[in-house]
Amino acid sequence: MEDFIAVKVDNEVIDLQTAKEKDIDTSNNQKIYFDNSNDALEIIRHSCAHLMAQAIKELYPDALFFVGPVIEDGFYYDFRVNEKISDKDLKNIEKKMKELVKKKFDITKYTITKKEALEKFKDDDLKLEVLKRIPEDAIVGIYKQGDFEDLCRGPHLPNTKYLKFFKLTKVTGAYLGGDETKEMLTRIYGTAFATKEAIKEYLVMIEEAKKRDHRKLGNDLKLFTFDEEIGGGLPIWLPNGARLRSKLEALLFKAHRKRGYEPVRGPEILKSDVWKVSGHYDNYGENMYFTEIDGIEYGIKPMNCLGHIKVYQSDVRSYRDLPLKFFEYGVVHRHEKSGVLHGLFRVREFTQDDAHIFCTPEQIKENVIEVLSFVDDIMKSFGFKYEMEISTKPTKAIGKDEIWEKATKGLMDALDENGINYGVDEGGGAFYGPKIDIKITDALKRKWQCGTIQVDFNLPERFELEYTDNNNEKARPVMLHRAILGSFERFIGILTEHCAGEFPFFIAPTQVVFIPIADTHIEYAKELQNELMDIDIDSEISSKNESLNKRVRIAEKQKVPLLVILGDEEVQNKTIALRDRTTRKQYNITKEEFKKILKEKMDGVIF
RNA sequence: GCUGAUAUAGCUCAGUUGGCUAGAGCACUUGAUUCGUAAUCAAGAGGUCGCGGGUUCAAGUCCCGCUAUCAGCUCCA
Repeated sequence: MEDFIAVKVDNEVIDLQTAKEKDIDTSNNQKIYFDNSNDALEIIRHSCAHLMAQAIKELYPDALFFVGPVIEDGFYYDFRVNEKISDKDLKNIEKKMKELVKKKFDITKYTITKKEALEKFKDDDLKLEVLKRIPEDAIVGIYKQGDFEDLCRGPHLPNTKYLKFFKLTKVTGAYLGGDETKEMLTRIYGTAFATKEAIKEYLVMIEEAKKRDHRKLGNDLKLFTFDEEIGGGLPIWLPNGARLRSKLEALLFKAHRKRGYEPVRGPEILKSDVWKVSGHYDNYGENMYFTEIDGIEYGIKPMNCLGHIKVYQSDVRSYRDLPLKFFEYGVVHRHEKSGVLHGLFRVREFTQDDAHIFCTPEQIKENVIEVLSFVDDIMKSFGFKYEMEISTKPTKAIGKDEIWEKATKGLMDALDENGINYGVDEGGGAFYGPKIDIKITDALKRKWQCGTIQVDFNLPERFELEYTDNNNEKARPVMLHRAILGSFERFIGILTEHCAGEFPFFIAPTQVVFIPIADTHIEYAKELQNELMDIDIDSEISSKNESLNKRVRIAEKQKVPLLVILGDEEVQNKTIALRDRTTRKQYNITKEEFKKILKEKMDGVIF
């Protein structure tokens, strides 16, 4: 295993075949060894993709191949084949791959001109498709192992014998070149590692992620459900989930009030004419649901902006009033394609923690900063790390370029002046304005887009919003659209996976379970339950005719943070026996001490 | 929406190449048990096999359509 499989020259990975071809002396350069480093894995996986293609070609001689790149934690290959390939066939392909590995093919390389390549692959329309993306005067590489050869820029391993630890993970369809209008090819995903331990660890990690899947936990913990008769993408919140959600709503409501936001509420359906004024009808109409009342078309809101605009217009506004901050837990409906629905992550009805800040152009920066600090407070409370990304003007957009530039600059300045790092997503903005997205990272290091801040000069223009400035003249306000959690559905889904269903105490659906040892202790449990209700703590009494052990087990499996066992001793002394799930400790304390602990836990969370 | 797959009790899953009254564990109900920190014992009830159509002497099992779900692709203001 001391073998080196490539070298690095000027930060570029050069495989041994290419080094030979270009006459590069490998001894003087940084070596890449056969291990689980990123550079090595990239080579291993790339060669594994070719090995898979070779196996597929032997099993399905009519197969034609498109591209087979390395991705985040593995590789895939897109190809066309006449037969249908299903999960069951993966084992067979893997078997063939192992057979090929045993033959220890040298992986060799030669180069030809693009013109020669066009001739060579003239009967292979998929390879011609690949060649289309390569410049006219290019020299292309062909890698060969046994009888199999493939157009490829590398880098590759020197020999197939290295490929011992791989697994094909799934077979799916994928559009040619990622283009929805083109044909669908077959795609097989796989992964490969340098060592047995590494691939084992990877597979364990996949299992771990499955255990945390919010769809599974949502079912186990009875948080939410879906129903075929109700329809896809329409979540049904069960008591446990609704308890959790209402706690989150209450905390966040207070947090908004403390920051000067006013609660408002707009209607669920609005006449289509108003969606035409806003531009939603033209730019977003295909994702909206419509209905009709007395021959007039209404659109079910996919966003809450218009209601808030009408709140703004309900009175005469002065510069002295600005900024005005209106917030609403706005229920919105969006027609998501059937294939994208996914638990609580992608649904057709959801509730945004939405707000619109109406301010003067000069106030943009300070308000953006204020929102960012709001976001920071919330995300810290849940232990989420996050990063920012600015999305610029999309192809489908309303408004003039200079307005877009001004708005984008406003966002960037706000971040720059506060020393906040951010990425840029060109063309990823909303049709009415650029945005900052907040992407949070969960316990499994997966990234999720939640909150967003958007600067909008367009809707105030279209709705002719005004305020009176300090010269007693009419001026146009700017609208900031913002959400912090994004939606309660999505955020709760992410949070569920982040904490593996062990919710922080302050929002746990059931925070305390009382277990009276015998029937004679139930009364004391009820007394305590009532007292906890007064300090907004949800508790349950587990008094079913089951053994103590069983009831402890049930409560633990429901991931309830605190268990309280009550017996003769506790009733007599007005104490409680506490079992803390997070610290795994048990101790006896007085009733008052218990309530003090609970209060501290609740007071410790201030958004 | 597209490609492929799946749908059996509240949940997790068995159910041979089509062949009697469709099974299990957990949950649920009833009875016994009244227990000091992760499963007490026994009995009972519960299913138009996702929905609609077809093939067949016979369909949970085969075929078609629809709905929903899963893995991806495309999309996500």
